[in-house]
Amino acid sequence: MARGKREKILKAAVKIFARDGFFNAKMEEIARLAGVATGTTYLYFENKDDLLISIFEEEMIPIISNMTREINKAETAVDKLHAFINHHLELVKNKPDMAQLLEVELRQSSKFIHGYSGSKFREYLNLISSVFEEGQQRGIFRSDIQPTIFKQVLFGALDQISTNYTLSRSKKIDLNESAEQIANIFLNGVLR
Amino acid sequence: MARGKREKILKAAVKIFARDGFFNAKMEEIARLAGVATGTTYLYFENKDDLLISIFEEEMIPIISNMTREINKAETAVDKLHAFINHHLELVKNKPDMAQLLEVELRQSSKFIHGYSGSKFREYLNLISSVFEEGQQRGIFRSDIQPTIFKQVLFGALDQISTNYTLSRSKKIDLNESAEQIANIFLNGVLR
Amino acid sequence: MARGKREKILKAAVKIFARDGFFNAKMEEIARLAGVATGTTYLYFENKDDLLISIFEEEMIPIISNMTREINKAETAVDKLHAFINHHLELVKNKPDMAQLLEVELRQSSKFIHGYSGSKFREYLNLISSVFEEGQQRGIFRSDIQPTIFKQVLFGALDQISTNYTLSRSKKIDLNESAEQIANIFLNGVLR
Amino acid sequence: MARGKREKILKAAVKIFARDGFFNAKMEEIARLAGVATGTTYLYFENKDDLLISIFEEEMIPIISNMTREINKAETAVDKLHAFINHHLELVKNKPDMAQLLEVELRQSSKFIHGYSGSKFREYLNLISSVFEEGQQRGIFRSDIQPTIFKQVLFGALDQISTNYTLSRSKKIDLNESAEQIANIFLNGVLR
DNA sequence: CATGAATGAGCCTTCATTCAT
DNA sequence: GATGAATGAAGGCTCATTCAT
Repeated sequence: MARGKREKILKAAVKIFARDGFFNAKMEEIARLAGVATGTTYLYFENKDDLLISIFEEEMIPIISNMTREINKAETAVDKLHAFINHHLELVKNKPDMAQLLEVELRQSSKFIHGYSGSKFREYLNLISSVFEEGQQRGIFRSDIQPTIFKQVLFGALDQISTNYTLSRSKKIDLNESAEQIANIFLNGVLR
Repeated sequence: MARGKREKILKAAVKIFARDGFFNAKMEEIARLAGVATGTTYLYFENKDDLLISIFEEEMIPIISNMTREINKAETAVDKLHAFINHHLELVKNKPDMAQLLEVELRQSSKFIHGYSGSKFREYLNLISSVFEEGQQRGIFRSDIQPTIFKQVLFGALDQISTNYTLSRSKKIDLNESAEQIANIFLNGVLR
Repeated sequence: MARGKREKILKAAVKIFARDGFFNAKMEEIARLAGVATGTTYLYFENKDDLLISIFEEEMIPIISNMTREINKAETAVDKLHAFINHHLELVKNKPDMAQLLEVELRQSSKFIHGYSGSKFREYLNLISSVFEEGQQRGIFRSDIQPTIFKQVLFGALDQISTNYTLSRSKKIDLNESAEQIANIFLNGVLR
Repeated sequence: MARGKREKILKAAVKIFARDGFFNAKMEEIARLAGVATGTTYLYFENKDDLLISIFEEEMIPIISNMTREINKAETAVDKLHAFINHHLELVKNKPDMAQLLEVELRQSSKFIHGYSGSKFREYLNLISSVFEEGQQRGIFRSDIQPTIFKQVLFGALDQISTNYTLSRSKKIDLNESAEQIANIFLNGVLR
């Protein structure tokens, strides 16, 4: 049952951090939402910082592997880029709390939380550059564009769209439409 | 010289907020850096939140007007987009503290700081969409792309690049090169 | 082997209390050193206070009986006093943890640990006064000195010497020499 | 008025530490007794540890200088020893809280409070050895007794007597009588 | 008896904000 | 307006103790 409790705390932390922000979040409330006592959180996580970092590191694992699976389902680099874009925004829709954290807190934290450099986040970004490099090698994407820049540019674009979506109370924004447009711009932008 | 004091506090806050983050920043240290007493900050700003919001609202004014001027120097919508990209990254290089705030803190704040919706930030973003709409009207840019999405996508891309630049201790990243590539991708992506 | 477990906890507590002090000592660490579970300590001792008091009460039993035996080996009151002094400092050398507790924690405790008045400690002190009274009755020691004061004065002297010894990292202090000097001072001080 | 506030906190801390012991003492209560807010204590002292150490270091200053004056009033080494004994026990009577701290907390602290070695306490002890050495040089006290041991032995004796006095609720103990007896024993013990 | 995960009361410390000077 | 000492609410974290297994 230990696993279950750790998981509960993690999930609760995602929710509270997303709702209140890391600094406004209270350990006590995370514990309450998780259905455990305050002290219990400290049996599973060193401290508040560790809790946040653990979220990034652990919640990213299935996200990365799911994304990898989605990408591999596609044949061409073009379809793979499409897949990344679609699946990323899908994620934003289905796991808004987690998306929120990635968007907002990761930036805060990467600088202020003791020595956290966001290894899993880099891994996620590298999924983009890998697909892009593959496309370049197959002569589909222009070779004058650096994959390192491309991954940031695409992620940044997606991130801004999803931040906007997440922060808008009324979810009237059509993320599918956004996905289309982003894919449209970027593929036109990088195709030979 | 009240104006001068207010300005000093504002500048100091930009530095401290950028260096420590909004939540870690201490009012006392901002006051010290500004060369005033702690209480003096409260003569010019309601509270810590207001100080941050004032930064956004007031520091954005010259930024927006400068950017507008730069854009207007250019003739075509294409050149104007170029100008925006170049000038934005120039800003990141010259006012890294302010850029840092826009990147990181604005996101935090828009949600957690009492009712701030970032009007000046929206104004800044709208510079992009205005240029884009102009290009569409002149038949230069594709009409199937929504200006509202485009502005976010471009800003997000620039923002991610600059976040990366700001956070990397060793400023080995060539922002001019990045500007080139971004312009390259986006113009190819949206030109008819 | 319940006795064995209780004894192990007691011994572990002596070590940890001596090393960290009563308030800094953690029940969990005592349990770990004793090789039992945390909860087990509560099967043998009411609480942390009781554990400390039990140490005093139970560890003092052999100490008192040994001391009594040593004293009784001697014939004269003078030799008995000598024996007490020597044996006490011997104890400090051989059981530094226990000595530490007597010196430091007992004082704390007598006031702050619920209603503990240190009966065994009084018993130990009374070994001194008994010897002294015996010497007075035999006309060896001056009669104008109150045994109750004498016992405190001698114990205090020994205690200060041993505190000093215990706290000095480098055990360069020669306790035998100290014993000589103390005996010298006190016997000269009280002999008729 | 700052000095006054610092002094108030110091005095309050002496009382509370003496009454409850260092570890049981609550900063909030010290503040309340001092008539200031909790946070105010931290304007004058780094933390709880620093507060305790400051007490030792600062409260000992007048104690040492007063004791020095008392000693210097006496002519002979014998009278000076008498003076030390009397004045020390006088102090115990007049400043029982401070005495309590010296007796109980100093021992605890010297080991557990970060790197505090009790310089002022050593200074106090050295008053004894100085007098004793003077007596040895004048040929009044035996030369086979080490001043370093003597100072501990005398202090330990006094301390035990005063601990006993402090802890006994009903102050029926006559400290003057005790002073007489101690002086009696020690002078007889060390005179040539 | 034994375990050790879980509990939650308690406390030190911080820092935005106030206000007497 | 300006000061900065004072305030005190708030929260992260600890650890003695409990109790379901």
